[in-house]
Amino acid sequence: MARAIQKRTLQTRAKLVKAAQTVIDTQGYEALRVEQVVQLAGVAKGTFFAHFSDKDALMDQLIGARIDALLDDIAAQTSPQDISGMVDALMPLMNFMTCERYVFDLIIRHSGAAAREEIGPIATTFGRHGEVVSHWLEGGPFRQDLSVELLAEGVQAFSIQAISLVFCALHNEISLRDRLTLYLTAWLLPKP
Amino acid sequence: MARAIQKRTLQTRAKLVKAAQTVIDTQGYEALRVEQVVQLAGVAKGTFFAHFSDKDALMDQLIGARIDALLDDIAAQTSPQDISGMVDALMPLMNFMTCERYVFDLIIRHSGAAAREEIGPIATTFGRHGEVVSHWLEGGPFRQDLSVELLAEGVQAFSIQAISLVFCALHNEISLRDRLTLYLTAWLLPKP
DNA sequence: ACTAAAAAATGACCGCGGTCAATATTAAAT
DNA sequence: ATTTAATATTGACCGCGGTCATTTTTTAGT
Repeated sequence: MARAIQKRTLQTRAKLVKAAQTVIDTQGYEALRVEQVVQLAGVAKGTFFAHFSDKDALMDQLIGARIDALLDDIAAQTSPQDISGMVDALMPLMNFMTCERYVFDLIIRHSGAAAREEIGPIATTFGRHGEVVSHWLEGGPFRQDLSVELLAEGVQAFSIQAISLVFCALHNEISLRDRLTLYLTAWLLPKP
Repeated sequence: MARAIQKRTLQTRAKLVKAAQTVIDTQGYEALRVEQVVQLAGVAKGTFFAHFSDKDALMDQLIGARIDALLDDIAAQTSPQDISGMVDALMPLMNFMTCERYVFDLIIRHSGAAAREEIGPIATTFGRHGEVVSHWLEGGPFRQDLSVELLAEGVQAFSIQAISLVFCALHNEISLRDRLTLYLTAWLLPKP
C-alpha cells in the first residue's frame, strides 16, 4: 500500500524551492543552475532530480505559481467593460511574461501540456486564464457571434503574438500595450 | 583588407550541411547531435562552431530553407478566394511545423529575430509569410476594416495557436485543419 | 620560390543537465 | 528491540553543446 509522505521529503523539497527562489530573485531565471541550487539547499545533485523530473519541472512550478498569483489579482477585479480596461487588467501578466526571453520560451513550451501525460502548473494557468477572460466576455459589450471560449482563445493567441513581437528586432517601435490594444480591438470589436 | 572566401571553406560548410541533412532525414531533427554531424562530415568538432555560431544556427538554416521551399509552392499558386482555399494553401506549412515538437519550439524561438542583431533564416520566412498572406487579402472577399498587414499578423497568431494546441494534451479532439478554419473564419469573416 | 600574415582546422578541455548503483534513513511488522 | 521493506539521499559518472590555444593550410607580397 501507499505510504504517507515523509516529513523529510517535504523539508528537502522546500529547501530546494527556497534556494531556487533565492537564486532567481538575485540573478534571474535564466541564470539558475541546478548545481548552485543544490549547493545552496545543502543537498546532493541527485536529490534534486528525485524531487523534480528535470530543471524545467522546477521552473514550471515556480513560474506557474507567479502566474497564478497574478491571475488571483486579475480575477479579484470587476470585469472590464472595454478593451482599454481589459488591457489594463492583463498588463501585469504580460509584463511578467516579457521579463526575460527565457521565461517566455519556457512558458510557451509548457503552455500546452507539452505532450506529457500530466498537465503542469503553467498549462493549468492557461486554462484559468481562458476562464477568466471568458467570464469577462460573457456580459461585456463585445462581439456576440462566437462562443466566449473561442473568443478567449483568440485573446490568448493575440497576447502571445504581442509578446513575441517584443522580442523581435523588427517590430519594437510600437509598445506591448498599444499592440495588444490594437489586436484585441480588431478581434473583439470588428466593424466590417 | 578583406580576403575572398576560400574554396575550402565552402566545401567544409557544404560537407557539414550535407551530413546534417542526412542525419535529419534518417533520424529526425531532434535526434541530431553535433558530434555525429562532424564525424559524418569528417571534420573536427571545433570546425563546426567555426561555421555555425551554435547548433541552433544550423537548425535555423536548414529549417528556414525547408519553410522557404514550402512558401515557394504557396506563392506560386493563385490567391485563394475563401477560407477553405486559404487553409488548403497553408496546410503544407502547418504540417511541417507540427512534424516534431522540437521543430515547433525552434521555429517559435527564431520567429522573431530573437533579440539578436542579425535576422535569421526562419525570421525571414515569417516576413515572407506575412507578405504572401497580405497579398491574398488584398483583393479577396475578406473584412476590409483593417490593413492587410494587421490581418496577416492575425493569421500568423492563429496559425501558431492552432499548432500549439496540436501539442496540447487537452485540446486534441479537433484537427489542426478544422481548428485553423474555425479561427480564420472568425478572424477574417466576422459577423457581429 | 621564399616568406609573412591571415584564415581555417584541430582536439583536449570545460560547464552543466541528467543518470544510477550504492548507501542511508524511515516506518511498519513481528 | 529487531527485522524487513519501502523510501530518500548520495556523488561519481555520462552525454553533449560549446570554447580556445595550438597547429596546419592558404594567400599575397617580394
